This record gives sequence, C-alpha cells and structure tokens, in this order.
Amino acid sequence: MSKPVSAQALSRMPVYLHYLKALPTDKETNISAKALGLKLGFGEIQVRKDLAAVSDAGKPKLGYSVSELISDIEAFLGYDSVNDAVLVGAGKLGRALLSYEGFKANGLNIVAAFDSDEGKCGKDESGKQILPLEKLENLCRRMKIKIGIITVPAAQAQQVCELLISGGVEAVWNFAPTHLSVPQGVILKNENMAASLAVLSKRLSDKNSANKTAQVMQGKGDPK
Amino acid sequence: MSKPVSAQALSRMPVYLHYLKALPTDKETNISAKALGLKLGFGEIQVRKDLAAVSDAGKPKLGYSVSELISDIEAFLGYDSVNDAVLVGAGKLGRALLSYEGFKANGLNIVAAFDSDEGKCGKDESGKQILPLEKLENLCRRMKIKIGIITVPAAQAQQVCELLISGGVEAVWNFAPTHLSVPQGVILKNENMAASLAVLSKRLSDKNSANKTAQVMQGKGDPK
DNA sequence: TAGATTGTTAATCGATTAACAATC
DNA sequence: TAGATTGTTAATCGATTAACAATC
Repeated sequence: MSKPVSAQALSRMPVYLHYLKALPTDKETNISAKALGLKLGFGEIQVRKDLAAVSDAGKPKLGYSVSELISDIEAFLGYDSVNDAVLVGAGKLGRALLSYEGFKANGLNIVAAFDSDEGKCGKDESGKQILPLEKLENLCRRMKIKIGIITVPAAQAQQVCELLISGGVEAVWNFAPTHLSVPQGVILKNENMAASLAVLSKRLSDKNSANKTAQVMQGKGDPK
Repeated sequence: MSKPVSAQALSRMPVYLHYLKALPTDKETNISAKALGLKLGFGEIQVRKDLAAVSDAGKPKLGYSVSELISDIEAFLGYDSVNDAVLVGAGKLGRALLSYEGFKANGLNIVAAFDSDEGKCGKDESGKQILPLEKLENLCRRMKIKIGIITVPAAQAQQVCELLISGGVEAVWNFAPTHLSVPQGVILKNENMAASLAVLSKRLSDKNSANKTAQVMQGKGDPK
C-alpha cells in the first residue's frame, strides 16, 4: 500500500478506477487481474503489479474485491480530498473544460475561470464565473488555489503561467501548444495534443506504406 | 533519415517543429542542440539523438540549419501530406476541436463533424458542417477518410468507434474517457486527460506531504 | 590548426514481462 | 487437498544518458 509506482503505472490508475466504478454493483463483487487486463487492454501481470502497489484487495483464488480496490485507488490518487483549481482562457477549449462534469470524479474542482477579454466575463453556461484576468492573482492567493489550467493561445501562455505562480499556484496544467518554463518546485504537466496526433498519424502512414510494400512483394505491382 | 525512432522521441518531434517554426526567420539561421534543449527542457544529448534520427541538417561547429530541420521533421511526420479526418460528437469539446486552427499545422484536416442530435446539425460557427450520424459511414467511405476523432460521451464511444471502422476508418483518436476495443490493425490513440490529471495531482500531493515532513523534521511541529 | 559541435556506440536507468513462490 | 490466482524476485526490453570519435 505504499510500494513504488512508476509514472506510467500512475497514469493507468484512473483507467482502472473508471472501469471499476462503471461495473454493476449487483453482479460479481470480485474481479481477477486477467479479466481486468482483458477489458482494458493491459497484460495481466502488469495489472497485478500495478494493483499490488496501491492495494491489498487481492486474494488468491478470489481476485480483487471491487469495492476495496476502488477506495484504495481513490485514496492513492488523493481523490478523496478535492483539489481546487482555476482555469485561464475562456475560449472554446477552456469553456469545454469548464463545463466538463467528469473532473469531479477525479477530485478536481474548477472554482472559476479568467479571461483578459472583458466581453467573455460573467457567468458561463456552466454556471461558473468568468472573471477578468486582473483578479486572478488575488483570488488564487485568497483561496489558496494550488492548480492552474492554461487554455489561452500559445503567445500568452508563459505570461499567464507566471501570473498563476505569483498567485501561489504550485501545479500548472498546460493546454497551450507551447513550452512553458517554470521555476524549480512548480509542477508542469503539458497536454500535448500535437504529440498524440503525431504518434497517430505516423503509425497510420507506417501501416499504409507497409501495406503497399507487402502488395509489391506479392507481385501486385505498384499499388498507387 | 530513417533510423529507429522511439515512440517517445516521435512525440517530441512536434515540439521541436513548433518551436523551430516560431523562430524569427531573419535572425540566426542555425541552432545548436544545446540551445534547443535549453529552450524546450530536453537534454542536449537527447536532442542530438532525436534529430539525428530524422534529419542530417546538423553540421559540427555550426549546429542545425533551422529551415532544413523544419522540412525534415515535417517530412518525417508526414505533415507534408494532409490527413483528412471526421469528428463525431459535436458537444463542447468536439466543437472546440472542430474550430481549432492549429491542427492544420499538424497535417490534420477535419472535413466534417457528426452528431446524433439533429438539433446540433447544420453549419457550425467554425464554418464546418455538422451532419447527422446516419451519414457518417457513407461519407467516410466515399471520401476515403482514414482518421476518426471521438468526442461523444463514454457510453456511446464504443458504438461510434464501430461505426467509424465500418466506414473504413483505420485510426481512431479517442477523447471519451473510456476504453475502446478495436480490431487488430486499427490504430487507437487515447487522449486520457484523467491520466494526466492523476499524474499532476499525485505529484502535487507528494510534494506537499514532503514539505510537511521536512517541516516536522526541522522541529517546526505539525504543520497542519 | 584548434575548438566547438555533431553523431554513434556503450552504459545506465526504468518499466515491463517472465518465472515462480505464497496462499486462499 | 488441488487448483486457481495473487504477489514478488529476477530477466528482459526499451529509452535515456554518458563517453568518445568524427568533422566542419
């Protein structure tokens, strides 16, 4: 219940958690590593190792108690205590995140959003306040906000980041497609969609050129 | 120019590319691995290894020719040829992605969106069509769409995924917070924001409990 | 030429997988 | 008890980093 957990094992935890929580409560109360792995596309040994690091809900022959597992993973991830956050940049992506209900289940509570455009300020459809950027630093400090979410255009991201940090924010979740530099001790997590896309499109083009090569080798001639 | 590139090196390529493209064209035309690494937060040896795998724009003593590097990375990533895609789920996140202009620079062109809610159909503010779900399969087939982006709620994601695949889509970019199963040969890339968030909030709580421990050890008593 | 910087081969590190012991 | 399934220790694999040779 406090063995080392690799960064990658850590990022699988919410996947386990989400699946387990969606399980019907009336059915089986236990699940095996094999079954879990099959459903989630992980190897069963990996599942056992991951779960052993955060829980002792596993019993030989029986598998893991679903309810115990859920609370152990939640406790490990710290989802039992809610994290307050602010979001900066009330553009489309920002407002989409603002109104996303799923964050609650991950222990994240966005208390307010900020935008430099006064026109965007006021109450959002999500029911949350969008405030002028001037109020950011003060509010963060007053409410002891530790997490800032950046959804502004790349050009303003560094500046906004610094504003958050001077407001006392200790962790920055960056959706702007740019590199941010933060002082030592501040946690930075980039959500790099361009990187994901690169992996996807590269795999796709590799697959297609492999197909063509195979066709040529089968004597079907130049496929294109 | 065709050495092995690890999955992680691959996902750094768009980061290099983005930075290089933002560089002023009038200034220095060359850049060193050291300077690049410093700006992007990578080690200089890693930068050299990454770049050596996709380009030969590096010259000892001079560094890398920025313009050559840009075209080599673009060629490697296949960004010279545009990939057409469809998006399914015209909720807030879907519409945010639909109107995001940055995908162009990554060789992605979303040709249309789909939604099961007829009320959402019609022309989006982005100028792109939102069509009823019934037209999805046929349009994919006709236009030979190879990439599908899923931004529907978790409950509908698997069904939508199957629809895409039956329309001939070969790569699925999944933003729904759920595991999808796809047949062998279909590429699946999950955009798991819950996983990112887990990493962020875990690091934050680890940091804070480390601080408390340190304070206790300094004899400052229980910090809370 | 000498020095700076690249590129490659070898060493280290971290994560996954395999083998097997523990146990209900 | 026997069999199934967990948990752990060791082996493998992949990615990063270090050392150094190549070169402009």
